[in-house]
Amino acid sequence: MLIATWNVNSVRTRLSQIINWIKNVKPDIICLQETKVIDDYFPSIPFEELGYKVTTHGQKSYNGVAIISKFKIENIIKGFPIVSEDKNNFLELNEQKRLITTNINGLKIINVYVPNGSSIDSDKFEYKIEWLNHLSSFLDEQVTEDDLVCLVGDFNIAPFDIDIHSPQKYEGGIMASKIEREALKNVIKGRFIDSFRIFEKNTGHWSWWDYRNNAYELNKGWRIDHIYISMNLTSKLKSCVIERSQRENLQPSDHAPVLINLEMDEQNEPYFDDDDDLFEI
DNA sequence: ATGGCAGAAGCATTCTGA
Repeated sequence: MLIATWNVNSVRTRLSQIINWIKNVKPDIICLQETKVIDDYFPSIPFEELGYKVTTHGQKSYNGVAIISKFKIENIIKGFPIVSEDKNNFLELNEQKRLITTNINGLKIINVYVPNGSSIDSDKFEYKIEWLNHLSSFLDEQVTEDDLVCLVGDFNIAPFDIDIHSPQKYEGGIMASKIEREALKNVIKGRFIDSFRIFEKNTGHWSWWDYRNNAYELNKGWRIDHIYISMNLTSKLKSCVIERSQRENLQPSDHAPVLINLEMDEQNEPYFDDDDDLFEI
């Protein structure tokens, strides 16, 4: 079972690249970030024509996440569920569309687009940390020990110095600060493992290259897109690769897709049903 | 210290991203 995450930086601008990649790789589940489009305008038809189901949680111009799946998408939760004693916080954290949680083929698939945070002395940085802390609480509530979980997306954090091309240059800065890494660690909290690091221990592997300063050509990248899996899935994990060839497309996204292969014991046939359970906020 | 590049909105230029 192939599961992918890709920050596409506008699903409409990148549509033909995404469709071509899906035709070649044939992932079972694709989690997209930065779709930059409201749900009514999401281009679902090209995906449906390839036999996929689509669920979206988008907004105008910014952010936006979507899950594309060969299998039935169940128990869809868009954003953070309401916590009554924390209503203001809830409203603020759900204004930006950055989270979809679903059950697909026996797996809990959680697709996140973590805020960038701008710079560590900004209000946006506080929002980023608050968002991550809320994600951690959300996982405490939603995930049990027996759940088979994939937490995927653009985390806008390089977990370790080996995930940055010039760690000394960016030390303590945005996407590399101790505060962000601790907040991420609190999300992971020993319950998940970074798929990529099971297979690759060395530096030099990036998922994002800045559009500016010829960063891709100079291979000055960061590894900020991650697929975390619950411990109970590790024996099923066969591979994790960054599909960096997609960064060489004409007018590419600044991110490359990340892809894992999970060998599931009893894989269901792709199955569609319009009667999905939907808990929409 | 600033801007580089790209996308959306919308029509000149600003906002945001990372």
